[in-house]
Amino acid sequence: MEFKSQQAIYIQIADHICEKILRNEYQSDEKILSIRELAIDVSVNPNTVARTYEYLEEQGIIYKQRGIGYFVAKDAITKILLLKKECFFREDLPWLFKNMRLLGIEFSELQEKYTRSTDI
Amino acid sequence: MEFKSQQAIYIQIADHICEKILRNEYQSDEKILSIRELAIDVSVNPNTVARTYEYLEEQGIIYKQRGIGYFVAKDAITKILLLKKECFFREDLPWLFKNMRLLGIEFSELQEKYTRSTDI
Amino acid sequence: MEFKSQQAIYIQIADHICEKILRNEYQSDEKILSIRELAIDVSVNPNTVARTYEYLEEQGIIYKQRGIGYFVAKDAITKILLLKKECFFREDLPWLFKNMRLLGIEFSELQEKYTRSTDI
Amino acid sequence: MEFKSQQAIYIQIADHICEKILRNEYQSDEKILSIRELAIDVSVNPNTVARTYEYLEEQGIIYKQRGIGYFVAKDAITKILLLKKECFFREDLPWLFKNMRLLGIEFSELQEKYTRSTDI
DNA sequence: GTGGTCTAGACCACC
DNA sequence: GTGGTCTAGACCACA
Repeated sequence: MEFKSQQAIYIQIADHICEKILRNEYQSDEKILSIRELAIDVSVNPNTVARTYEYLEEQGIIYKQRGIGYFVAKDAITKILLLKKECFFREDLPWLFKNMRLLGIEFSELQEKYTRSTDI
Repeated sequence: MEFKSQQAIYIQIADHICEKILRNEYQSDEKILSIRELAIDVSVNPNTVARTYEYLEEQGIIYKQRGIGYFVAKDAITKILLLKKECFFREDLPWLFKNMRLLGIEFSELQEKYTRSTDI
Repeated sequence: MEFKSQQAIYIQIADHICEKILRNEYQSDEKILSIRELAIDVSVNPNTVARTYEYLEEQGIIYKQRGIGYFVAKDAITKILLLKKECFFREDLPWLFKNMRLLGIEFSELQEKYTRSTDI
Repeated sequence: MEFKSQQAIYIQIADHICEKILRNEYQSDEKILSIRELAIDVSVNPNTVARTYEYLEEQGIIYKQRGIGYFVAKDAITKILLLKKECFFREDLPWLFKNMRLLGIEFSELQEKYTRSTDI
C-alpha cells in the first residue's frame, strides 16, 4: 500500500477499510485483520493501525471484542455513507465549486471528464 | 481573518493572497503589504507571514526587492492557475469522481447543486 | 562546529551535510540525525536545523517519513553534483576568470597553488 | 545596471567602480559622479550610493571634499589590487580548490575553460 | 520518539 | 522603513 505524504497514514488506512466495506468485501460482524496483521500487511507501525481502529470505532464503523479482535459493525455501510455524504455536501462540494469559479473551469468540462473517467 | 485549525495558517494566508491576485485586486509589480503590516492586519506573528511570503516566492508568485518589500510577479496569475489547475485535474477531480461513485451520487445531482451555488 | 558570520547558519549546516554525502559518509536511504539530535550536536536551536532539513528536502537531497525522521535520498549525490556543478560553471568560474584578468594573475600561478594545496 | 539579489547592492556598485578604476576609466584625483547622479544612473536609492561611497572611502579608494564631491585616490589601483589579491588568495582560491575536489573537477578542465573564455 | 507550526522577541544588514 | 535570521519555548499530530 502506497501512502500520500500530505494526509495522515492512519486516515488513509481508515479510508481504505471504509472503501472495502462499501464494496461489500467485508460482511457485517465479519472479523477484520488484527492490528498486527494489518500492520505487517501495509508495512506500518502497529501503533498506527491501532490509531486507525480507534478512529473507526469512534465512528461506530467497527467494534471490538476484547481478546478476540475487531469486527465490522452491523450498519457500517449506512454510517459510512452518512458521514461521507455529510462531509461531501457540506465541505467538499462548496470548495470544489469555489475553485472551479476561481480557476475558470466550466461545468461542461467537468461533465466531459466524468463520463470519460471509468476508474473506481 | 478567520483560520481553520486543520491547515497551517501560513498556507491559508498564501491562498488568500492568491485568490486576491486571481480576482485582480493586485496588479503586476504592485507592492503588497510588508510582512509586519500584514501580520498586524491578520493578527498573526510576523514570522508566520514571512513564511507565507517565502512560500509564495518559491513558487514565483511574488518577488522581493531588498529593503523595499515584496511585489506581485508579472505572470503571477498564470503561475497560480498552472499550479492550481494541475492539482485540480490530477488530484481533486479523480478524488471527487471516486467519492461520487462510492457514495452513489449521480452527476445530475452535482449539476443541480452547482447551478444553485453562487458564492464566489 | 564553527560558523562563519557572513552566511546563514542553516545554509552552512546544509553544506556540511552535502559534503558528508559527497564523501560517502551517508548511504542512500540512511536515516540522518533527528532535528533535535543535530541541534544539540552543533549547538543551535532546533528551529535552525529544521530550516536546514526543509531546505535540503526542497532540493530533493533528503526526504522525510512522518513521525520517523529524515533520510538521504537515493540520488542525493547526483542532485548535489548537478546543483553545485551548474553553479560552479555558470557563476563561480566566470567570476574567477574575470578577477584573474582584472588582478593580472597568470594561469600558471593558479596551477602552482593548486598542486601545492592538499586540503580537502 | 543589473543587480544580483544575492549580494548587497552597495557592494555591487562598489565593485563596479573598482573595475572602472582598474581599467583606467578613471584617473587619479578625477571627480566621480555625485551620489545623486550615480543613484539616478543606476536606479537606486541615493542612500545606497552614499553607502557605497562611504565603503570605498573607508578603504582609501576614494576621498571626499566637502561640498565638492568624491574623487579617486592617488594610489587607488594599488589599494584595490592589494585588497582583492589578498582576499583572492586567502579565501577565494582555497574555496575554489576545495569545491573542485569535492565536485571531481580536474584542473585540466579548468585550463580548457580558461583559454576558451575571452570575456573581460 | 519524530517533525510541523506558531509565538515572542531579539539583532542584523540593507534601502 | 524593509526583510532575514536566530533563539527560546510552546503545543500539536503522528508513528
